[in-house]
Amino acid sequence: MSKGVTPQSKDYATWYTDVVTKAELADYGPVKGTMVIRPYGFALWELIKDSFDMMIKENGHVNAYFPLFIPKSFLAKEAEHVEGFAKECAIVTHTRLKSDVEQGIVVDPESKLEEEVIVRPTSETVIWSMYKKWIQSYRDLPLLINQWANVVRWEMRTRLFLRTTEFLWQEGHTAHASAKEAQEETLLILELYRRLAEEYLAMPVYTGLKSESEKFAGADLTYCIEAMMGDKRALQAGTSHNLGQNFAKAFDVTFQNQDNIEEMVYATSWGISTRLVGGVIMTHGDDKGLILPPKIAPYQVVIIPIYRDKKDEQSVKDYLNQIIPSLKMKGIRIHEDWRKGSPGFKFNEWEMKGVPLRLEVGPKDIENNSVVVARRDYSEKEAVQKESIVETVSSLLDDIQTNLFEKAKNFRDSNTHTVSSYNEFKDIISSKGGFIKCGWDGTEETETAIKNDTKATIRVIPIDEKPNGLKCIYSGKEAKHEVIFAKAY
RNA sequence: CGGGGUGUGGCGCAGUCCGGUUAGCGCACCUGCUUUGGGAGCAGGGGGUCGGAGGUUCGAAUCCUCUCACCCCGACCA
Repeated sequence: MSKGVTPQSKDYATWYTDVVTKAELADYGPVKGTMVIRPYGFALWELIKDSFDMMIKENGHVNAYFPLFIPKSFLAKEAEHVEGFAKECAIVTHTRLKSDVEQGIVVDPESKLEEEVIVRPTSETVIWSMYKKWIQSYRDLPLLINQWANVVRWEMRTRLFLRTTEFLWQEGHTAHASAKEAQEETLLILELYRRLAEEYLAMPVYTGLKSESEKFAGADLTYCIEAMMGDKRALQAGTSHNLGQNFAKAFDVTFQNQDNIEEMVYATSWGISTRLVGGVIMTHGDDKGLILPPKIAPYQVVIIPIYRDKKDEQSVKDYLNQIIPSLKMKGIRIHEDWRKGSPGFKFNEWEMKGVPLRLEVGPKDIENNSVVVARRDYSEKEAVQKESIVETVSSLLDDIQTNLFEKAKNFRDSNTHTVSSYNEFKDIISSKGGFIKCGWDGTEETETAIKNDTKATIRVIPIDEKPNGLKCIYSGKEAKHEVIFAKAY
């Protein structure tokens, strides 16, 4: 691993890719736009995944798995849906290769499929084709199924974690007997997303509704959590859709209610993806690399032993054996770095990888009956008495978790502006950047005009919006909504 | 799809204009010794045929033609 990363101030985009690759989170795959998630990055994703998996299971959801391949015809059943995804689908047209004298290996034209198959960009269609079979009565509802899967969207421009051709996510697909219930489910999930982001990833988010033009293709309403990254751009970090009866209609999914009357089923779908990893990186990272919130850090504590010779090495080992078991007992994820190499090198490397706490243990500490503790969010080191190490470590981890959230929230809040004129709006967007909270007249024309002018889009209509008395920042008309504008990833 | 650029050990690059010993440097890697509290030092070592094909030439990383791949900007998408 070569030294350092490009400073954020010099080039934020390069900083980001430097961190991803140098912290060994991910690497580029051989096919353009694909990503290999390396063990350290995958461990991070798994912790995020497990945290959310636990939350939805507590709320009565179950996991299942649906196929990667979807009949091409399915996508066309919901008009808006096909419109939204048609341009980025990978299509399987043949099933065989054969060897060729000149070109080595070629597609066997004989193997052309009668009905081509698409690789899922999202699974609404397959899932609803199955729900048709599974739902007859109100007694079959609600159906609360989630799947952890990969999906493929053939993007033109990709970035590690933030937008890749193939990515990992969870997609929840629920079916309900009433519109009210579907809406409640949509909002419940939105709240779980908010909690995941804020309490686990320490990433503050605005929650709310997407505008008509930004909503999911096929949804009645799309709710989202929206976060601010270190360069003050917005990242859509999760979406929860109320699909109304759109997919029930498309796939003819009906049920008999308690009055023996046949009705269309109400649906929701919702997803978060490996994009969240990118969000964590850009919310907390600094010029030394990654900074991970303790709750999702693969290693919460890294231990760097320091010694000169075999004798020192053994005494450090013995000393650590008096400390580590009690930390592990507390459920703290610890890694000891006994590799050859200088301590200084290891300090930098684990800082790059964002480990929240580092313990340094050498002869001096043994002599003083202490351990040196360094936290990643501040450049502070202090010696802690051996007896109080468990207590100190767990309270520091809590403190780091809280501090990262507070720091990110302060950053976001101090970069969220209210403006009184469109000139001021344009000025902020083009110079210092950030979020702008303002009135919007609710028309697509205004939204598009602002986008063409400034590249900023409506990120979210906050759930707690206060549009009363506001004027549209662009048209000057009575505001229909209070919204947040920003340039987005 | 339009504009620009780059292909030389694992990574980053020099050499290309103006053809000429054995293709070089930094990092990484391997071995040994000394080191180890903020990216250790020394010594030795392994690895490339210069994206690919064709051509010019006594001689090509270098010149010419074709071709492939990738990157950046834009368009598209979020």
